[in-house]
Amino acid sequence: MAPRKRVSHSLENVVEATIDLLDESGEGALTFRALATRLGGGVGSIYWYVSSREELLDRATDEVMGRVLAETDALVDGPDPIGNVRAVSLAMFEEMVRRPWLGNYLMRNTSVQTNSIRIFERLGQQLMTLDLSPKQRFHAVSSIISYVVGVAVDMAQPPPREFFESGLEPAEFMKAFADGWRAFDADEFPFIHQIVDEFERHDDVDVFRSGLDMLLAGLRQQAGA
Amino acid sequence: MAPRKRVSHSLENVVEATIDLLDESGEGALTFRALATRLGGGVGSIYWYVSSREELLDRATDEVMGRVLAETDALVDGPDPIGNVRAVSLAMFEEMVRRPWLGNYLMRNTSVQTNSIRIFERLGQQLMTLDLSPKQRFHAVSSIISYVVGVAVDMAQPPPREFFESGLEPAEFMKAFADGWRAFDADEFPFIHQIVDEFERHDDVDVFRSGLDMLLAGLRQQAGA
DNA sequence: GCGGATTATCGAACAGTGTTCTATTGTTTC
DNA sequence: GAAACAATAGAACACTGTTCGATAATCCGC
Repeated sequence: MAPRKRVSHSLENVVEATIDLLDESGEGALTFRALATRLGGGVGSIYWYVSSREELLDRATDEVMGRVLAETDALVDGPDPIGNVRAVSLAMFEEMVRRPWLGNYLMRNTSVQTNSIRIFERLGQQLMTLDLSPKQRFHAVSSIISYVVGVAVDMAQPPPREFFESGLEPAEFMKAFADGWRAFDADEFPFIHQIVDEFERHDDVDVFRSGLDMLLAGLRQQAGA
Repeated sequence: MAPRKRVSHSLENVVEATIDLLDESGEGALTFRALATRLGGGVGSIYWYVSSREELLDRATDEVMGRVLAETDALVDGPDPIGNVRAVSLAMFEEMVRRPWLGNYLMRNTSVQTNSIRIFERLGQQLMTLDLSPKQRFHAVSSIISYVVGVAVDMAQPPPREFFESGLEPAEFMKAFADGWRAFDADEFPFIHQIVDEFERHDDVDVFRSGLDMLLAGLRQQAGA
């Protein structure tokens, strides 16, 4: 059999390679040329399966959200609906910590991203047993998702270039950064001084969980439970 | 006097023109060439004042945040600290609705963006009279800011291209979009069906305010007030 | 088996981007 | 006035997403 002169792709292949590229080297590394090289083919071929870079990212996002959906299937049967919402939110957030590129493209093009709607539905269903108006439910789910995605996007931001230039360990750089805060005038920035120690040793997930619990406490209160 | 053959710039000019360009045509329109044209000069000159596009956006963001800071000066003297936090958050959010480009670059490079730290400080000071640990305060302020920015970024996303292609009025397009949701299977998507009417006529600021109040209710509860 | 139509692959070419570089102009300083 | 310096200007570079036409592989009716 003569060796193939051409590679053969598929939408699954392309999306898979896209996700791998994003996972390994971040969003900046996702170029059509890099993707083509990884697939062993030419640049133009990708456009057969996908009509733009944006669609590429949408499809990758939707695929990952599908997996999140599958993984959170079991988290939704607990007795406390708000607890279930909390569990799903945490799982979502953790996925976005693992994949810093994810947050930026979530909740974008809902016509392609079917699985985002399913997450929305899943969270909303939990609130259907609570004593809330449809409007309150809609607001609550929207806010929770915005919070989850917002914090994840915030925290996914790559460290400033000064970090790479310094060659410091993360903890050392954090210390240096906190010291910069400590150098602020104590009278003008009393709050900064009060929390700078917490800031220096904080864990992103803790902060996220803390805010999520505030949000859910407010929701619980609203539901009169 | 012979006419000048060259334009004369300044950092203030450059940042000003940057903000104007961003306000008028969004982030995509901010190119060095467009900016140079607007300033009436050459591309290279901009690099005399600024070392990258990122710094340009940082400076523009910081400038706008300075104005927000000034405008919220009077919002912070009310008797209820959490009410004050609410007022400042709302003002921030409204600024980000006016300037959809703002959110994406907020809380990025804090070494340049001095005014972002000042906002952080301002919100934090309000919590200093409440019965909370420094860690709780730090978490609370971080979460609130993440929420504000997160929701703003979500809502600042430009409408899908289908909107422009359709030529519909915003309300009409919203109706068409909602109808898409209504077409989903009612058994599989009960929540979607329950809130689709709210979704169709919802106001972004209402949703934001609702979530903010949930968050602040949780905070109030945490402070034992 | 054959031939035409369809599907898919490929890479050169295009327009646009941020950034670098060097020549040039204007201004200051002595 | 002349040398030193501060600013301006735009051509050139490397890189990007996207378009396009040429080509290869496959399929389908005969």
